[in-house]
Formats: sequence, structure tokens, C-alpha cells
Amino acid sequence: MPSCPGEPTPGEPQKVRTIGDLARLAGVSPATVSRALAGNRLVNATTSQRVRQLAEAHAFKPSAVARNLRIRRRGAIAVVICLGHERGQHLSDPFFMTMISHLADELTDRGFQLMLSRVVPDSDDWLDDMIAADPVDGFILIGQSDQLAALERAAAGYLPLVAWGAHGACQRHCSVGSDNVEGGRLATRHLIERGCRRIAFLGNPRSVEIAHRLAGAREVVRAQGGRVSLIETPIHLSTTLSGHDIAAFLASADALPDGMFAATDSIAVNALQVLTGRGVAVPGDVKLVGYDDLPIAAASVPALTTVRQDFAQGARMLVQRLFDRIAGERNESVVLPAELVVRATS
Amino acid sequence: MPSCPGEPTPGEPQKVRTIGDLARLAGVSPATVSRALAGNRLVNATTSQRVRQLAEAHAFKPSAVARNLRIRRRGAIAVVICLGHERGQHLSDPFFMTMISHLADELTDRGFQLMLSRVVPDSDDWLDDMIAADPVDGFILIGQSDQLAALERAAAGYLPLVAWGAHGACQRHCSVGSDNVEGGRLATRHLIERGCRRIAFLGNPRSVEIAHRLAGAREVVRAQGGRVSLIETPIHLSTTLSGHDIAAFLASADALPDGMFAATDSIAVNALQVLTGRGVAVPGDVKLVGYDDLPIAAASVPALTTVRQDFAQGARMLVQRLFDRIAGERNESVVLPAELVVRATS
DNA sequence: CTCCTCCCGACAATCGATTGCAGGCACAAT
DNA sequence: ATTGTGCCTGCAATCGATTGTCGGGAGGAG
Repeated sequence: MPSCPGEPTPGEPQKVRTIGDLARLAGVSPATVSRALAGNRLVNATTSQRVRQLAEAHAFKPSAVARNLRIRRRGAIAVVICLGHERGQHLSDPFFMTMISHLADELTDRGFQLMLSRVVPDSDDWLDDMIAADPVDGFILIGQSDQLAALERAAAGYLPLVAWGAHGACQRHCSVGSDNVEGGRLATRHLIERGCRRIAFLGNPRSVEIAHRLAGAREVVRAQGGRVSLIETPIHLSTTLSGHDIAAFLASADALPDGMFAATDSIAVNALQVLTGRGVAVPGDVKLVGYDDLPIAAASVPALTTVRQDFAQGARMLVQRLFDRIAGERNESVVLPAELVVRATS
Repeated sequence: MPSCPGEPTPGEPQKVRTIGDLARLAGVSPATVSRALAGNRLVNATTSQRVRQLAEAHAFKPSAVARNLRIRRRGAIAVVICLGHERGQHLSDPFFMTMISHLADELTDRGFQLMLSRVVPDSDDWLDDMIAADPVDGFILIGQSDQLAALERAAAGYLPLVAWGAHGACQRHCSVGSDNVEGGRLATRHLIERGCRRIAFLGNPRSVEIAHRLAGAREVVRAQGGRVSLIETPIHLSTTLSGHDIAAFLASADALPDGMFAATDSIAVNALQVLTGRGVAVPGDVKLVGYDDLPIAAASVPALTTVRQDFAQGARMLVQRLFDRIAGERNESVVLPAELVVRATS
């Protein structure tokens, strides 16, 4: 094993920590330093220049905590992942990460930090508690799950709060989401056009969004007047469990469906694995449509036909809506269009 | 569409925002309120009780910002996802979420917030910049990727910084990770015991951890003295791309390997999809071992044999190490044991 | 030379909670 | 009645940056 190189230089002795330290160095008052660093042009250009250079030289950044105290803002947005009733690995769902990843970009661009919280709701006032603790300027909730009540209650008295998800008729809170009913219609219609007559819906409608997708599917099937049947199968959202659920469903079904509409790409991919694992050809024997258009949809083999939600745009709108609300605007929910992406499983 | 219910009660008029407001209500001084809320037993039990009840009644939580300013701490830990060279969906890798999810739990338990940052390194002093901005009490880096240099430099002058990943010989920073070399040995030895003679390694050794896994594999193969061959195939880490890489590899290989060691469960699952998609039986024709033991490993069909990294324990140690460092202790890196989990693909 | 204007920069209050120190009150001892 | 002893509680300084207000100095006009 090679020997390690020696210790590096110990760093400068005179540390500039506060705006006051820098002021002393520059021979001006803390107030001037503050203004200079903030780009306030009340201060002379020469002085301003000198202060900035000093700050640069000493790698000085003013304390965000003190600033936030004075400014009365927090500089951070809470992104809350609400796990509804399923604890554990649910968070590893690629859907969350896709969303979070986009949100992180948007928030960073606006100079805000992203505070991540997982919540497993115990009482129904967990949201009020978080709001009362007040460490952030606003909340973005991902996955309204079955927590509509908590959400509504909190939104009644607290403005800067937006949620990703379905848009209900009477909701008081601001939501951004795609048109899940229309998405459900698109997927189901597509399966029927491809010749499917026995369609299985894989997903647990306890989650509002999934309920909407199911509603769309039902509507289209009903319009066929009995020529097409819909088999509704509650499937866990959790990646860990949905595989088993799907296998159990296939084992118990008397006849294999000829079409499957999975409420989620994660579920769809799991279904795909189970089906191919049992020698059922996709799309030969069964046609399959997912929902979300996550990266895995395109990457799966065969590539997954799915209903696309534009997460990048969704994240952008969530953040924009939130900041408008922080500014005091009482704005409306958004429903984004859903789009069918046809690939190789249908 | 049903009509929506009327507006709820508008909320109490007299809002208790500061510790001073509460003090006035309780007829004591702000100092006493502060102490009472903090559980300081310098204050009379009766007074303390009364103050707490008032606080409870008005749902009052003292401002974390002001507290942090006074206390000289931030109350948050930055968790930095370093995307090395691959931008985009990399973050949706379930590995990150598994880790983040555990970290969120650990940090929340200790009363700290989790600030999430994605970083696509541009210059090599991005870490120093983040440290200088100083909005947090410490840093946890996930995925050292190819950023060892930046890491080492920052760690030289800044204590509260730990990283998940491989442990190098001369590193100055504190890392927590599993024994990747041993993991590589375990997987490879297992494949050989199962009768494999042509083993493919799927993974890009540009990432330090993967390089170590490969080193372990090489060592075991070399010890077989030519009876076993190792085919090294760089595969993207990104879920989006690895499927194609694997397909390309299979198409280009003259003969199919009889064993595959994927550097990651994500890669393994993709390989599994590609293989079964082509009618290659797993484990019949090809035996497959992954790495990480992510939730998808157990959920995949057939269930994946893999090398387990205990992320829960890893997260716990990362946080514990970090807090010890925040307290001033200059502690050592940890290497956790790797463990083979035999399931159905081998 | 004096006065007025203008502009830059300093003083001090402020954000909201924490905490060392001092002081007040009750009760017992002398 | 006075002093002593504890045990609480309040005062005020502090954390570090922001910002309204005011003063001082330079420069031009009379």
C-alpha cells in the first residue's frame, strides 16, 4: 500500500465570517457592505467594487440564516412525499424521483433549497403541524394519496401550498396534474382499437389519480355496450408488492385477459416481467398499456406503450403556481393534457 | 356536479407568532417562555405547565430560523447527489431513492431537515462553493462518481462531510460503504460454483465502486487459472441507456456467456428483461447475479440473486459519522461487509 | 467666502429566540 | 426585625444581516 501524501496547507488564519469583519477590512460600515453585496446602487461604484473583490478574495458568503431572519423568508420549499398508507419502499418508486429531480432543478434555478420530507400520516393534522413549524416558504405535496381531507383543511388557512395530482370538483387547494380521466379513456380506447375485448385494469383506486384513470376506462368500456369487459384488479403501488399481486391475479383469473391497462408504469413493467416470465407473449397474447411515461417505459423490453404525463412541465407549473401564491396571488388549479405514446407492447 | 360547501371558519384573529406574544398572554417574560418550552427546569413546574398549555392551545411553534441564528446551527443536512458525468434521469435510479429514503428517516429522527441537491459538476470547486454558502450543518454525498479530487480537497478543510461509496487507500475524507471488492469476489465465486465458465461483467468501471467490484471478479477468475474467462462490458449506469447497451452487447457477442455479473441491480433487471425478451432462459441458459439488493431485486421475476448492501445500516452509519464530526470528532471511514443473497436467477 | 444641494455611507433599530447574570420574593433562622 | 438562603424570573446582550433615516463632505452657485 503506497504512503499517503502529507497534510495540505491549514487554511488562512484570519477568517472573515460576518459582514462586520469584511466591513472592518474594507474600512466601511456593515451597512455599506450589505448594500454593496446586494448590488444596491446607493453605494458608490468604486466602494462597491472594492467590497465585492474583498468578499471574493476571502470566499465570503453572508449568512443565509441571518438574512432569512431579517428578510422574513426561509429560502426553502418543502417537498413532501406523502406515503398515504403504504410505508417503506414506496418512495423508491421511479415516479417520485422523476418528479423530485425536476423540482430540484426548478427550485434551484430560483435560488431556493429543496427540503425533502417523507410523511407517513398518523394523525390527520400532520400538514398543519408542518406548516406551524414553518421552516419553509411553501409546500409542494407529491401524491395526494388518500389525504385529501388533511390537504383541504390546511389549504383553507394557508396559501403557499400546491399539490401534484388529480383535480377534484370541490377542492379548495391548488393542484397541478394531468387529466387522468382522459388518460384512462385514451389507454382503454387504444386497447379496444387494437382488438382487445377483455381488459384488465391493474391499480388500486384508493388513490385519487388512479380512481380517475379507472373512471375513464369504465366510461369507454361502457360506451362499447357489453362488447368489451373490464376486469378491475387492485394492485399495490409499491414496486415490492405489485409483482406478487400481478402474479396472484394471473393465477386466479379463469381466462387470461387480452389487454391490460396498468395504472402506473411501475406496475406495467412488473406485469411485463410476470407475463414474459410465464411465457405469455406481449403484445402477442396480451397487449399492455402503462401510465406516466417514466424513463423505464422506454427502456423496458419490449418498450412500453403508455400515457404520457409531462413531468418537466408539471414541475415547472407547480413551482410557478407556488411562487405566485407566495406572492399572494390566489390562483387556480391546472389540468395538463394527457397523451398516448404508442410503443411495442400494444 | 355538486355544489361546494361554504368557506370554513376564518381562523382566530389574535395570532400568536412570537415567543413574546405568548409571554404576554402567559403574563411572563419571553425568557421564561423560551425556557419553559425548552424544558429547562430552572422554571417553576406550574409556570412551565401553563406556558406549554398556552403554546399548545395556540398551535405555537417557535421560529426555527431565529433559533438557529442564535444557536449557531442550521438544522439541516445537505444530501448531495453527484451526477458525475451523466445528466438527466440518472437520479431516478432506485438506488438513490433507497438511500435518500433511509437518510430522510435517520435525519428526521434527529430533528434535522434534509436538503436535497443535485449537482452536475462543472468546475472542480463546486463542493467548496456549497460549503462556503453554508446553509447547512453538514454534507452527505451520495455517489462519489469520478469526483474524488473535489471531495478530497473539500474534506481537507471541512470536517462535517461524509460520503457513501468506496474506501480508497489514501483518502482523507470519511466514507461509508460496503466492501465492493469482496462483493465482487462473492458474486463471481458463486457463478463459478454454479458451473459458469464464461462470465460477463456488466458495468462501467469509471465509477470507483464498480471498479472495485470488477477487481474482485478479476481476482477470483484469475485464481481459476484460465478455466474461467471474464468478459468485461462497460454498461451505462443510467436505466434509460443500460437496456440498449445490454442488447447491443448480446447482439455483438459471438457466443452467449453462461454467467453474468451485473454491477448494479438496475443493470441486472434490465439484463433480465433483455434476456427473457430474446427467449434466453434465466437461470437455465444464463445465470445472473446483481449488486445492491434493491427492492426490485426481490420483486423481479424470477427473483434476482444479488450481493446485498445494507442501505439501512449504511444510512445510519453515515448519519452517525456525520454527527460525530459535527461534534468535532475526526473519525475513520467504515467498510461494511457484503453478503450474497441467493435467489432464483442463479 | 458662504450657502445650498446632492449623494454616499454610518447609526441604530429590527427580525425572533437564547442565555448569563442579577435581582426579587418567600420563608426560615437568628 | 434583620439577615440569609434558595429558587425563580426578568433584563439585556447576542446571533448576523437588512434598511430607514440622518449627518457630513464635496462641489457648484451666488
